[in-house]
Amino acid sequence: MGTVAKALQLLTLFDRARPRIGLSELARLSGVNKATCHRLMSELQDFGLVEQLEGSREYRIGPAVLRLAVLRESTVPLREAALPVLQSIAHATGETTHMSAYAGGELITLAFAYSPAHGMKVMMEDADRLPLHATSSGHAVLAQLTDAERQGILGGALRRLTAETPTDRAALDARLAEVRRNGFAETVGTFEADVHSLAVPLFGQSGRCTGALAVAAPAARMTPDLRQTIQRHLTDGARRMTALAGGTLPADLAAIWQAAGWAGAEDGSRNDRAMETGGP
Amino acid sequence: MGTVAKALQLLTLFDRARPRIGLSELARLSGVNKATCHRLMSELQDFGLVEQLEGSREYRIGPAVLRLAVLRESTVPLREAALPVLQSIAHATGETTHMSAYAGGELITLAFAYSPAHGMKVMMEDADRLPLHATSSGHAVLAQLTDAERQGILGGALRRLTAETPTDRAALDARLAEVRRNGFAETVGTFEADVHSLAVPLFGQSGRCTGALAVAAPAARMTPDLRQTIQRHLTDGARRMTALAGGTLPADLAAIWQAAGWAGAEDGSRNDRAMETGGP
DNA sequence: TGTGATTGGTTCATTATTTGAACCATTGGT
DNA sequence: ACCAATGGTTCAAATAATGAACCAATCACA
Repeated sequence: MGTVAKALQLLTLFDRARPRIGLSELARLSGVNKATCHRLMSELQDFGLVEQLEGSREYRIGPAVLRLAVLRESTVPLREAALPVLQSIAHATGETTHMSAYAGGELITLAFAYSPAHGMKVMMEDADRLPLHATSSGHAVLAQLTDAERQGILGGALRRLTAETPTDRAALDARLAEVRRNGFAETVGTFEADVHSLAVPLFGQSGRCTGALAVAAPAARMTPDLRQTIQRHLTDGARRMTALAGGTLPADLAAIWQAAGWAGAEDGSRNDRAMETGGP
Repeated sequence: MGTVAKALQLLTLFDRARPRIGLSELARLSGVNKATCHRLMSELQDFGLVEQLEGSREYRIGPAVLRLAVLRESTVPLREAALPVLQSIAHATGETTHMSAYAGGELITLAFAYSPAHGMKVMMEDADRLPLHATSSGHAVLAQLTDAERQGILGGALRRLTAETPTDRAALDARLAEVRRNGFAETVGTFEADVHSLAVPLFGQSGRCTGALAVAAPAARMTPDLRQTIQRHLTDGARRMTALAGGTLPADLAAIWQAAGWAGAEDGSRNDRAMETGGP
C-alpha cells in the first residue's frame, strides 16, 4: 500500500459516530505504527485536511475540505441537480429517498430527501457511508462491477450489522445474481433492523456504475402496492439522474426495466409523471 | 517534502479558474515528475478525492470531498454559525462581507454574504482562495503569526496581481507592522483593482489566529464614514465569531480596539446592534 | 501523594518505497 | 505523412518511510 493511501485511509476512520480521534486510537484503529501515524497526520494537518483540538490534541476533519467540496459542487453540481429528483420521488412514494456515489471502494451518501407523509421515517443524517454488502444501494452497485473489482473490495470479512446482514460471500453472490436478474436491489433489515430498502444503480459516461439511487421505508409500511410504486419511480429517477450526469444506461438493464413494465421517460404510456413533478 | 504533502499539493492546483487538469499539465504546474504525478493521482483517485473524466482523461476533484465536508460541518458548524454574523455586517455596511480560514499556508474562503444595497458589488464566488500577501484578510492573519511562521509561508516570490500588489518583502513587513499597530488590515486594489478592503483576524482557543473577517467594497464607494462603520462592525463581528468558535481574543488587540472606540460587545455604549440584527 | 497505565510525541538505524529518465501507444493538428 | 502533443509504463538508483524503543506529561485510583 502506498504512503498516500495509508494517509488517506486515516481519514476514512473519521465518522459521524467518531468525529474526533486521538493519536493512539488512530494508530490502533488503522494498524499503522504510532510514529508513522503521527507523521502522516502532521502532513494532512499542514494541508488543513485535519486539525488538532487545542485542548485534548485529538484530531478532526479540517477546514480545507470545505474549499474542495465547494469546488467540487461548482464543477459537478450533482447534488444540486439531484435534489429535485430525490424530492419528487420522496413525495411520490412517501418514503425517504437518497443517492450515493461509489468512490474509494465505498458508497458515500451525497444527498437525500424526506417525505412529510409519515412521522416515522428512515433518517440519513448519520448514514454518511453505506456498507456495500449490507445495503440495497451497495448491492445495486456491486451487481454492476466486474468479478475482479468485487473481489478487490469484498476481500475482507463482511461485517455483521444485524441478524439479517449477509456475511457469507456465497450468499451475497447469490443475492447479487438475483439483483442482476431483477434489475434492482432489495434488502430488508440488513443494515438496520426493520428497514426495507430498494435501490437501482446510476451510471457514468462510458456505462460505468457511479452510484445508486434508493428508497428506504420502515418494513411495516412496505406493501406490494408501495413496492410497485417505488420500483417505478426509482427506475425513472435513475434514468433522469444518469442523464443529468451525462451517463448512459447499459442496454441489458434498460431491457429488463422495459420488460418489467417500467417504461422509459420518452414512452409516456403511464402518466405517472404528473404526480411527481413539484417536490415537497 | 513528504510524499503525502506532494500528493496533497497536487490538489491545491485545482481551482475555480482551473477545475480540470490533465496529467501533463499537472506535472508541469507542480514540478513533479509525470510518472510520480500519475501514481499520486491514482492513489488520490482510489480514495475518490479526484476522479478522471471518461473522455479527456483529465482529472477533477472527486465526490469523496463531499462526505468529508459534510462531516466537517456536522462537527464544526462554523459556516452555519458564521452566516448570520456575515449577513448582519453586510446589511449594516451595505458591502460584501466574507470570512476565511487559515489552513495549509493559505486562506480559504468559508462563507460570505452580500448586501442588496448596491448593484455593483465585490463577488466572492471565484475567490475561493485568498493570497496572503495581496489581501486585507491575508495581512490581518500574517500580522498575527510569528516571524518564523511568516518566513515559512512567504518564502517564495510574492506574485504581482495588480499594480498595487506589494511584491517587496520589506514593504509587506512594513505594512504588517502598521496592521499590528492599527488592529486591522486595509488594502486598496492589491488583489483586484478598485477594490477597497478592510479585515480583522479571528482566533482559536489558545489565542492562535485561525482566519479573518473582512468587508470588501468598490474603492469609489469608500468614504471616511463608511470606513468608520465597517471598522466598528468588523471588530464587533470578530468578537462574536471568535466567541462562537470558542476562541479568545489576544489582550493587546482587544486593548487597541478599545482605545480606538470600538467597544466590546458587553459595553453597550453605542447602540449600533439594533440595526445589525436581522439579516437581508 | 505515590504508582502504574496511558497519552502525545521524538529518535535513528534499517528497510522498503518512491523516484524519474527513457520508453511506448494514441491522439490531434498542419 | 508528419510532428508534437497527450496519457501511461518500466526499472535501477536514490530517497524517504518505517517502527521499536524511548521521553515527558497526564490521568485514574488507591
